[in-house]
Amino acid sequence: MRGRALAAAGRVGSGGPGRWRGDFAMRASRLHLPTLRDPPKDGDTVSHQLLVRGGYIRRVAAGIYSFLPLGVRVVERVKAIVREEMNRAGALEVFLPAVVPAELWQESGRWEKYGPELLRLKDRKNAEFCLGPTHEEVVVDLARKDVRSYRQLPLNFYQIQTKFRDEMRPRAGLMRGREFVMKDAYSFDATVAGAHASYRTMYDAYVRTFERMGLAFRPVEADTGAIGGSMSHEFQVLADSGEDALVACGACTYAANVEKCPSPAPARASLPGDAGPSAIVATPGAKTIDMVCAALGCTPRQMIKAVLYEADGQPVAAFVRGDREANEVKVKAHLGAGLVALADAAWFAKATGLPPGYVGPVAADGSGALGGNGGLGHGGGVRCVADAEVMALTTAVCGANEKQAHRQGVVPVRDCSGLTVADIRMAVPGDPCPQCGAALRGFRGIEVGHVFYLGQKYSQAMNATFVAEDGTEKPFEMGCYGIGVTRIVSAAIEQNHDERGICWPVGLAPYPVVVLPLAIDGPQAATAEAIEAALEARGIDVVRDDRDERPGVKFNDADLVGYPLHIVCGRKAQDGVVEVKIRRTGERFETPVAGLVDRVAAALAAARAGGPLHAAALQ
RNA sequence: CGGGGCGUAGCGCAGCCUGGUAGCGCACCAGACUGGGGGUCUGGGGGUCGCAGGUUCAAAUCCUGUCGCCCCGACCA
Repeated sequence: MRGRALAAAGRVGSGGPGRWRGDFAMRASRLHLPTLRDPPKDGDTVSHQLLVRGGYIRRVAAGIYSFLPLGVRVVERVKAIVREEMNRAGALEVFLPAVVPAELWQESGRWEKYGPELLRLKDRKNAEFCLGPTHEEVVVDLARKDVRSYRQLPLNFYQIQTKFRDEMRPRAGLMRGREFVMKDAYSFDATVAGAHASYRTMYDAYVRTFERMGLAFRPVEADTGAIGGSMSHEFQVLADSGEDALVACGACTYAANVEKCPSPAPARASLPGDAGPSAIVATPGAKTIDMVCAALGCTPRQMIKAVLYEADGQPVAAFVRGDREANEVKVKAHLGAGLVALADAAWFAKATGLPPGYVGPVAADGSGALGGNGGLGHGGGVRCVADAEVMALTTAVCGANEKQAHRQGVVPVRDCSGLTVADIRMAVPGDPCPQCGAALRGFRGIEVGHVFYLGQKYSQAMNATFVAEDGTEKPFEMGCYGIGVTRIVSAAIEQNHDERGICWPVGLAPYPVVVLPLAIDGPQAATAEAIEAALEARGIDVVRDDRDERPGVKFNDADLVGYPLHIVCGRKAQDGVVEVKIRRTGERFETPVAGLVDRVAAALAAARAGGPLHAAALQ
């Protein structure tokens, strides 16, 4: 097919990687482009609705989608850019199995640890397998089989694969599906310094990758999570609809996930000489911070909020100021616990004898300081941790550890002693930048990439070693690096759409140009065909909307599908003049057909690096 | 996994409360007109009413169970 079309056009194809050329799909009537006028019922995320309405994807099951021809093209655009940048960075493409034998996961210990997100299967012999949600095990196995010496290092293997994670709740279309396409890379180095260099190389490659895609993004410092390790950055596409809360400094380059961003420790309040003892007051029915404030005439800032956790099966009470949010990641890090989750209220009550909703850092008998061993609950068995801000309060209101009651006039530095103090709150916009002190600004983001320094976690567990320069056997120093290919498709739309439809960045558009003949015969159609052929000959992917539809239908479909550049062949086509519209800006102007293809080629080439299409270059 | 909601034509929905010939808009097919932002008219085709039981002379409608899906939350290398 390809060869035939190229021959017919009498030229040699020169499409870059990831491009198809020369098939017959560029006529809209042959493109299978089932656009929908009404938004689908399945989900209300903008990008998902536009992908379905624009004829890119169809839902098959929860979190599982089919890609239509146009959808495939966008995915391939993403893959092509990712491949080029990975290859440029010296990574080597491999292709690992989607179905992975259980033994490998048992070896790393994750068969037990990973939980129900890991979709497990059995074959006909009853042997166990899983659908790979990530591929550390497989790639470590690959490396340990063939890499014996430091002389073979460093190595970086990557693949573009369909992953499966049996998410508890798939949502938002491609953004958080169960089946999704991901690029994952794994670096192997002989030394920590080498691993850091590999990390840096990947980081830089990611910056280039997302720039070329025309996305507004920010690399942010991220939590290293269960995996441990010391270095991790997320690449976040900035979008109000994003799931992740970020803070970034306006003055320097610092940016972080709010979970990761350290908060400053304010000075402890000094003990006021004239403070009276705290007292318990009845606050019937006051379940929320706001209700307590209304009842007692205080502000959330003056309150101490208890957040109850279950950490490795043990009850933990975390105290933060009433206007703050507890940061589970920091709590977990502080406790050094393996599993931390918000506690079930009934479980907590049963385990501690304390009334959830009325828990405070001062023992129920009101005698003042807590006992040595944490103090709270029967037997004093509840571990307590307070945010540093709590100890900076001069007086405060907190739960009384009695039902329907709070304690007023609490002086934390005096009354709270059986607890540890740490930074456990969520960072918020306005906090000082940990690097330069300027005020942080808040953003929301969609995580499209993640780079991670792993160290020896997997190589050690799986006994993947090489012989080092000094003759000793050492585990590989590793890093892993993911890019959510299909998620990018969604994220790009979240960031690039308007009320009419998608506004693809040139680098990601399924076709950068659409030609719209407003009549299906006569000079308008002839001009459109000529422009299509000329663009095609220049290696530019183009759709010609040859359908016998009214102009309004074609305009609306073109806007919905989101071709970056529209060439309209209307009445003036017979005089050699067409109209060009830039989808994103809505700019429109008439321009002579003569030389148009050159101008289009130049404008697209300029925009392909990630920049905008400029009207001036097209006129 | 907790809370809420929805399953009726390809898509979006009404009908259900109060049981009695399964409907509307868009899309689709044929024809005519029309032709710069989802146009008009005429005539058509298309439905196991999610599934399984039950009640009833009769069930889309009432009852029980079950499956699927969406939203909020919890969770997320």
